[in-house]
Amino acid sequence: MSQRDFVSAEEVARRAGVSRSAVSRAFTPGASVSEATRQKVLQAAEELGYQVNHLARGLMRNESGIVCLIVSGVATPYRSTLLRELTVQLQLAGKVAMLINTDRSDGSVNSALEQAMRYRADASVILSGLPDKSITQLCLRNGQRLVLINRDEDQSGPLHINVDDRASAARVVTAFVRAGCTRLAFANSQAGTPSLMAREEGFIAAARDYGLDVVVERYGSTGYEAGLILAQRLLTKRERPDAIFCATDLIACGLMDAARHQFSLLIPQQLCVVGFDDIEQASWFSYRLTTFTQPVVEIAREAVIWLSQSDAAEGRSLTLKAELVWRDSVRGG
Amino acid sequence: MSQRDFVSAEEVARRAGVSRSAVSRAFTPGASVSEATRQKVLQAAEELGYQVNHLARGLMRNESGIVCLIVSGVATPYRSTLLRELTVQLQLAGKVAMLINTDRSDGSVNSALEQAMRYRADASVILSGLPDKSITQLCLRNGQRLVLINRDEDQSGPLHINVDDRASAARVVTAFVRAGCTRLAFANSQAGTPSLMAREEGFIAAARDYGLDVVVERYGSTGYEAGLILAQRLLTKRERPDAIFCATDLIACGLMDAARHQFSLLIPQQLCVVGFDDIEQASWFSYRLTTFTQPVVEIAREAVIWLSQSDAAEGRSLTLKAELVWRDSVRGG
DNA sequence: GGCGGCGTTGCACACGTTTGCAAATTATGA
DNA sequence: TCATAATTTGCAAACGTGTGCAACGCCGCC
Repeated sequence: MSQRDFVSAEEVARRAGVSRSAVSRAFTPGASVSEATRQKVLQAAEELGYQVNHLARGLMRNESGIVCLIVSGVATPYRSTLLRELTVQLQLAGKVAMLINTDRSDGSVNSALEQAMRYRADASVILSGLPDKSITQLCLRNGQRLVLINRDEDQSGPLHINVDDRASAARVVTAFVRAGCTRLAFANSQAGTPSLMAREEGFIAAARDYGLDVVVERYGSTGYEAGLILAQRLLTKRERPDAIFCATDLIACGLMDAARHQFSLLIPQQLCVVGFDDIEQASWFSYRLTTFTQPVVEIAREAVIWLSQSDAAEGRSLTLKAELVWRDSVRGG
Repeated sequence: MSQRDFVSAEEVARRAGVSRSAVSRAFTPGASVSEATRQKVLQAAEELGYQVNHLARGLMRNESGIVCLIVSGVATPYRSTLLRELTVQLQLAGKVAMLINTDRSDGSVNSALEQAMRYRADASVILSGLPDKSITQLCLRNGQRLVLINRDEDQSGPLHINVDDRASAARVVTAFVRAGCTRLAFANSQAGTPSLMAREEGFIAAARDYGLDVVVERYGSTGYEAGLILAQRLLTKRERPDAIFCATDLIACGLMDAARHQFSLLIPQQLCVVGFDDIEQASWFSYRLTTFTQPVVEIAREAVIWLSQSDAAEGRSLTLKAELVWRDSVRGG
């Protein structure tokens, strides 16, 4: 029978011949305890297999060391790399990550935040969806830090981390123009995420500066299958585009595959393609996609730094630069 | 200043005009409380934004509701889908997932388990590495349930979930033989994981039954780049293989890309390839890889069922079947 | 020797829950 | 209407830890 019988500080104290407070202090960095007793305690703890109960510690200190990561599309290349980077940085900072998956329903980001509050998470990082303003306020009022990555900006209080989508989109236009393309298109998903829309709008605006129109097509999610469908729609138009900016690398992969295998087009000779995110597959030989690399490590670093500083940090907005990485899906370069 | 001032059951009780116990019972399913007071409490809680403190609850109940997922290669397609499925199932079972990344050092699975114990996790699921026997014993002694997925079998006590690698490998041999292939090869990584080795050994053994030899090459990790190198090594041999079983879909993708773009080989006409895992990319038009789909939802389901049953379950071993999915990288089929 | 200062130590309370137990309230039955 | 059973309620004791406060021992210094 697994009676869940953990050894407590009490028992360690008995074995080491000291008081329970001494045990607590031995495990608290910077506490007032002599080196001699500290060693006695540590040895007794080792022998008994004692581990500080972080539930009780969190209860007392009013700080659990837990950070909630609220994310959908966990199995997606970009999201999973961001997830990896965040967990690494968190562990380096002595925090521990609680993962909440919001794939199922869409209102679930609210219940996810409530779950985070129940475990008295010190902070939450939101990689998907958008919480109600009321919930956000509740979190902030309770002293929960909030980080929103690539989300809407209308909330004040949390830290917003974004990427300069508009500027990036403008660079794509000049690249396409320099390659001699004239019939521009944008392949977007229907998700309508702020960053996706910013890429679309920035692309259209920059094209207008060159006197060029943009054909926009939107379909489905941000995945590979959406790319297949979008290719179908864009490449059967009377005026077939010769340059397509895809809102996402996954869309770009699907679109390239359809362009080659169903429309027998050569890339980049007959069609230039640019994506966004620089997922691992973008560098594979079958794609060699020109795209923008998301600054995932900087994002993670900034997030962790902000949420682990002790004084109350005011909510601010941070925009990082996405680096353009040239490969073979655009002529010239 | 964010004073972390959460509202407690005390305040809810005052507002609802009941005792603290009543509040507690109102949030405990099956507790003895009248519907009238329950409603009063729930309304007061709603108005104040009260959330049960799971740290304190876990402390009392001696069961935190936390399950630790100890995993490396989080950003990898197969691992991230397994991760997604596990979090979904856990949330459905009312548990919450704590994610511990062991990408960095290799002894870190031990410290990961210690971290899990500090938070009094009800159970840990290990997707990577292998803990010391002493640590495992410590966990079990403390009543922590342990699930090992695709890991070694030498530990008794935990639940082991595996896939029938040997049987699957045998099916690959018959598929290759049926396609008329005679020069078989196995492309493995140097990781030496039990499941990878089982595939290799099963493949060799089954080939021997047909009187065929197998050329084995091992290199690096289980990723795409390893596939590139392995192709280099295998396809430059005097007797070039005409059928390669790759330990992993990622390896297969790399190998296919190298075979096509560097060696100008046609797949499956000149080279048959089979992978393992059925990652999303395996179904992309550029690969259309014949492979085995890991039963991720069953794995996750079995894991969660086992670790959430209340009576002490004896450690057992479970082997699930990997389904063969035919695509276009093998002739015939 | 007395005294102030400093580094350690233990006592006891607090944190926010759950839950056994007994008291109190309500329902049931003759 | 009263006795008794059934349900609901509050009190208080836990759970395992951190930490303020006072006590203690030790050292050096006037």
